[in-house]
Amino acid sequence: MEKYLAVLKEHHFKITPRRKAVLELFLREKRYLGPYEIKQMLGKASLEVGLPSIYRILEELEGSGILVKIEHSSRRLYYCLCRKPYVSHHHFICSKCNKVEEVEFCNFPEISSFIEKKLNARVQHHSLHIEGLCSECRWENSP
Amino acid sequence: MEKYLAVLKEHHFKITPRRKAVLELFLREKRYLGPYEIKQMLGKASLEVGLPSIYRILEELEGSGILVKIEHSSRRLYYCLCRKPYVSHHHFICSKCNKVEEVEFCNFPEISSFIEKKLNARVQHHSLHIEGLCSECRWENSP
DNA sequence: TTATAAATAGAAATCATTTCTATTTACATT
DNA sequence: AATGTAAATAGAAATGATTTCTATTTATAA
Repeated sequence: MEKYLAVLKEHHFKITPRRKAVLELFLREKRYLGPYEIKQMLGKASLEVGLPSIYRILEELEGSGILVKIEHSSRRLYYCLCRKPYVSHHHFICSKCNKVEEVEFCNFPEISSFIEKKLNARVQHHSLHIEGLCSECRWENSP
Repeated sequence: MEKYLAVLKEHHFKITPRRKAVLELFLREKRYLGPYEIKQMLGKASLEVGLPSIYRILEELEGSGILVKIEHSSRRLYYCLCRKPYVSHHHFICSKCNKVEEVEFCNFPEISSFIEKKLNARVQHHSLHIEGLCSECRWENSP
């Protein structure tokens, strides 16, 4: 927690109860969360936070490298905690329980140099979405 | 064109002027297109098509493997023609001119087996978004 | 303690996308 | 070529996630 608060300070954000509460939520939950879901969870803990605030806080936390935005097929916004910032890696998403796990492996340079040679292009960004069933869910029967 | 019409027939879709017009548009343009943009382009060619129809046609063409949905950071819907269906590959998107090019290379099995071993998970889907400047745009000065 | 820039709530707006329904059309079968 | 029918379509309206706006409150540096 302290680590993430320090990151926020570095980015000149004030440490407010809402930001802390959102951070705590992500530290507790291993799965990705959406704005409205977050509002409800905070509400249960008696902290009313307006949706616009939540959207803004999520953006700020993402901009600080603390959260990662999930490109979900439903096209709604989701975020998850990034436990290894500054290290090139990807995230594996369980399509059943929404758990997100770090994948400390990235073979992107290979495909990147292929593109630069073959298409004579300049690669700037990439994002990989990997989905499946996590170690727990893969053995469960369908709902 | 005939090739794509045959695919539509296989999927039991009727060959209508709207579907043909949308297909023609994508055959002519090498870049990704959005629903409203498509409506305007068809309108200029004196074919008025309702937006709901365009959304539906795009979905149908995607479902038939003719178009590919682009996961754009703006979170709006975009589609581009997939010139190599049935072959595992990716698409490179030029962030300046929106051109989409096929990348006949996929090293996903490597990262996939890494995940299956390390996380003991079952990988189901993946999608890779690769963005940069194409061979033409990389030499141009910023707008 | 105070000043002030940042953070927030809540209402309202935005706008891409979807739904609904009446009408039209492609095309298989005569 | 004519016809019947399911599929396709337009247009209006609804939806709903996300964003904007503004007045108020708050964290924190001085």
